[in-house]
Amino acid sequence: MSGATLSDVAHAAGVSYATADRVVNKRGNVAQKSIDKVHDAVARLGYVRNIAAANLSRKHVYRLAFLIPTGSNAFFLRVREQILQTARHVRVDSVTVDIVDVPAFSVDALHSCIGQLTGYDFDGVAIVGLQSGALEQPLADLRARGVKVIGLVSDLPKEFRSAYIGIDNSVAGRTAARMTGLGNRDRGGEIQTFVGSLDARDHAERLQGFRDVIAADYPQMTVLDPILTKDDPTVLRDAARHALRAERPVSAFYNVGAGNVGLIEAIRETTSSRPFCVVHELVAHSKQALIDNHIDLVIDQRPDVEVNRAFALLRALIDERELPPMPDLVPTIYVRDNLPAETFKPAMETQTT
Amino acid sequence: MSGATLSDVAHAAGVSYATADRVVNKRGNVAQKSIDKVHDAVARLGYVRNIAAANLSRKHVYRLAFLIPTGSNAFFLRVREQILQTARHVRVDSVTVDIVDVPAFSVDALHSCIGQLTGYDFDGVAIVGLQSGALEQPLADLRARGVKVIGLVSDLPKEFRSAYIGIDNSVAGRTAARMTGLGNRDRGGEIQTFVGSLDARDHAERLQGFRDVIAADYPQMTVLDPILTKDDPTVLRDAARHALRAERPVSAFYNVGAGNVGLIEAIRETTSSRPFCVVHELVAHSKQALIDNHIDLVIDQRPDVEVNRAFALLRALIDERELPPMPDLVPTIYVRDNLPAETFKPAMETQTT
DNA sequence: CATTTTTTGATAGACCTCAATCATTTTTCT
DNA sequence: AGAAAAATGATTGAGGTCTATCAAAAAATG
Repeated sequence: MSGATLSDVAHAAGVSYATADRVVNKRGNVAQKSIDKVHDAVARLGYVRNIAAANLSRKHVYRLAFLIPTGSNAFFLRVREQILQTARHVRVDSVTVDIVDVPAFSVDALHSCIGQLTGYDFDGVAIVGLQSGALEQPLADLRARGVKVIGLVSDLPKEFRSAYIGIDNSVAGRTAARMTGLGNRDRGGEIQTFVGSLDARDHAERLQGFRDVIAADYPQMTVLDPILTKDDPTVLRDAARHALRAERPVSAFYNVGAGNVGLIEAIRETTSSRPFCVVHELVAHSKQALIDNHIDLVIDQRPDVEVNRAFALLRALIDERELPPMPDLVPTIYVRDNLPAETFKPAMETQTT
Repeated sequence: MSGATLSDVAHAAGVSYATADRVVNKRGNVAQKSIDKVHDAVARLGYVRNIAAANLSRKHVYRLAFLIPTGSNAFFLRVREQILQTARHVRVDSVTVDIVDVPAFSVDALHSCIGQLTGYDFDGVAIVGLQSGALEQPLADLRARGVKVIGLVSDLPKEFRSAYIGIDNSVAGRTAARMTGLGNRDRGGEIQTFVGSLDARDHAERLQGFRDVIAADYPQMTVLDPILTKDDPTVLRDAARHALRAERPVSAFYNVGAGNVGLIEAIRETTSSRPFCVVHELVAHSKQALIDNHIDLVIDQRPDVEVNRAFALLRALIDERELPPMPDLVPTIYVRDNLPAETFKPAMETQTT
C-alpha cells in the first residue's frame, strides 16, 4: 500500500538517499541522468512523500491568517468564534492562527492589510474579500512569496486566490424567494425587501436572485423596491414599523442584509398578524425570533462549516496535496424545528433581552 | 507555544526519558514517586504528545471500518461513495478503510458482522446501527479490544458506542411538517403519509414528529394514517396513484421513507395540480423531481457531512485527543434553488503560475 | 595540471515507540 | 542469615521518515 519510502526509491534508482531527496524536492544540482532514474523509481514504486515526517523533521508549523471584518456584526462574530475554536483544536497539529481585523467594506483598508501580511511569513491566509482590481497587486505579492490565499464568505479577484469558500448569494436569494412563494402562493400580495447597500455585491446578488424567482414562478406577488438600511437595526426597525402600519400591509418581508434585531423588534410590537418573514444568518436573535414565531425562516450560510473547510483547504494547499472532496456549499434553510442546539452567542448580545 | 517535548519533561522531572515515556504512555513498571514527578512536569510544561511523531515511529496506520447496509438504496449508495472518496483522500495520512456490507435491517446479520470484526484489528469502526440489546455483547468485545465505535446515521445502544453521528429523526419529521404547514396553511386539507415500516425506529420517529407539529400548529390540516410501503417504489407508486385519483384528493404527500421513484412516477403522470409534496434524502431522482417541479421539498441528512465527521471523529477518538468542535447536525431543507452541483468536485481551480 | 563548479554521499537532527539490557529491590528457600 | 530467584525500575539504542548541512568525488574549465 502506502509502503514505499524515499530510501526505497533511492535504492531502486541506484543513487544515494540525498540525491533522491534532491530530485523529489527539486533542490537542484542533480545530473539529468539521476533525475530521470529517480523519477522513474518514484513512478514505479508509487512513492508519495510522508508529510508528517517532513513536518516533524523541519519543525514546521502551519501559520495561518484570517482577515475578518471588524465590527459587531453578529455573523462575523460567529465566524471569529468558530475560527478560534478550530484553532484551539488544531494547535496540537502545529497550526497557529492569527485573526487580523480589517475595517469592514473598505478596499483601501483591505489592501493595506494584505500588504502588511507579507511582513510576517504566513503559509496560508483566508480573506473575506472584496471584488476590486486594487487588491490584485498585494495578492500577487503574497502568491509570489508562496503564500496560499483563499477567499472566504466573500470572494477575491478570481485569478489571485486558489479557491473560494462561500455560498452563491444569488442562490441564497432564490432560495429565500422560493420559500416566500411557497408560503404565500395562495395569497399573493406585496413583498417588502430590505438591503444594507446595493453596492455590496452579495446584497445585490441576493436581491436579484430573489426577484428572478418571484417574477418567474410567483407572479401573483410583487417585490417592492428595497429599503436601504445600511444594516442598521434602528433604520430597519423604523422602516418595518412603517410598513406594518400601512393601511394595506405587505404580505411578506425579506431582509437581504443584517440588522435583524430592529426588524424583529418591530414585529414583536405587532399585535395583528404579521407578514411572512425571511431573513439571513442564524445568530442568537434570529434564532430566538424563529422560536418565538416572529419570523418564519432563516437562510444561513453555515459559517462553522465554511471555517472548517477553510482550514482543511489551506492545509491541503500548503502541503500541495490533492484537495479534499468538498460537496457544494449551499444556503441552509432553518425553521424553528431544525435549529441546532448551540448557537454561539456573543457576549454583547446578552443585554438585548 | 507547543514547544515542550518529552525529553524536556523527563529532564524537568529528573528522570530518564524512558521513565517519562512509561508514565505518559502508561506502560507500567514505574514507581509512584516517579509517576508523580513526571505528571507534575507534564502539567508544568504543558506537554502534549506529538501524534505525528508517535505514528511515524511505530509505522501506525489507522484501520477504519464502516458497516453499511447492502442493497440498492440510493441513500446508502451515496454514503458509500462519500466514504470511498474520503478514503482515497486520506490514504496519504496512513488511513485504510474497509466498507463491510451488512444485510439491511437485520439484527442478526449486524450482530454477526460486528462479531467478525474482532478478527481483524481495526482501530475504529462506524456502524449504521440498530437499537437492540443483542448487539451489546459484540460491541462490548470490540471496546474491550480498544476499538473505537461510533454510530452512523442510525444509532447503537448508547453505552456501547463513543458517539453518534446522524440527525434527530423526530426533528426531521417536525421540519417536514413545518414546511408542509407553511405551504398549505391557507388551504388546510388532508396529508397522506407513507412509511416503509413502523418498526423502523427512524420512520416512526419522523412520523411522530410530523404529526406533533401539524397537530399543534396547523390544526386545519389532518394527517391521514400512513400507507405502509416497505420502501418499495412499486407499492408507493400504486398507492400514490390511488390517492391522486380519489374524488377528494389530498392536499399533501409526505413520504417518511424511501422508494421515492415510485411516488415521483405517479406524480409525473398527473395532469391536474398535484399535492404539496415532501420527501426525504436527496438522491439523483429526488433531485430531478425537485428541478422538474414534481415535488416541493427534500429533507436531507447530508451524508457527505456525516461521513466527513465520522472520519474526523474516529481519528480523534483513536488518538485519544480532544474531540473536534462539531456543530449540531440538523436536517437540511432542499428546494429546487439550493441544490448542490451534481458531482463532488474537488474545491475549484488552483492556479499554479 | 590546478582550480572551479557540479554532483553525490554520509550523517546529524526532529520526536517519538519499543524491545533489550542493566541495576536494584523484594521474595523465597535452605 | 545468606544465596538464589524473581520482580521491579531505569537506561540504552535501534528504528521510522524526512530535512538540511557539510564533506568528498567527479566533471568541467582554463
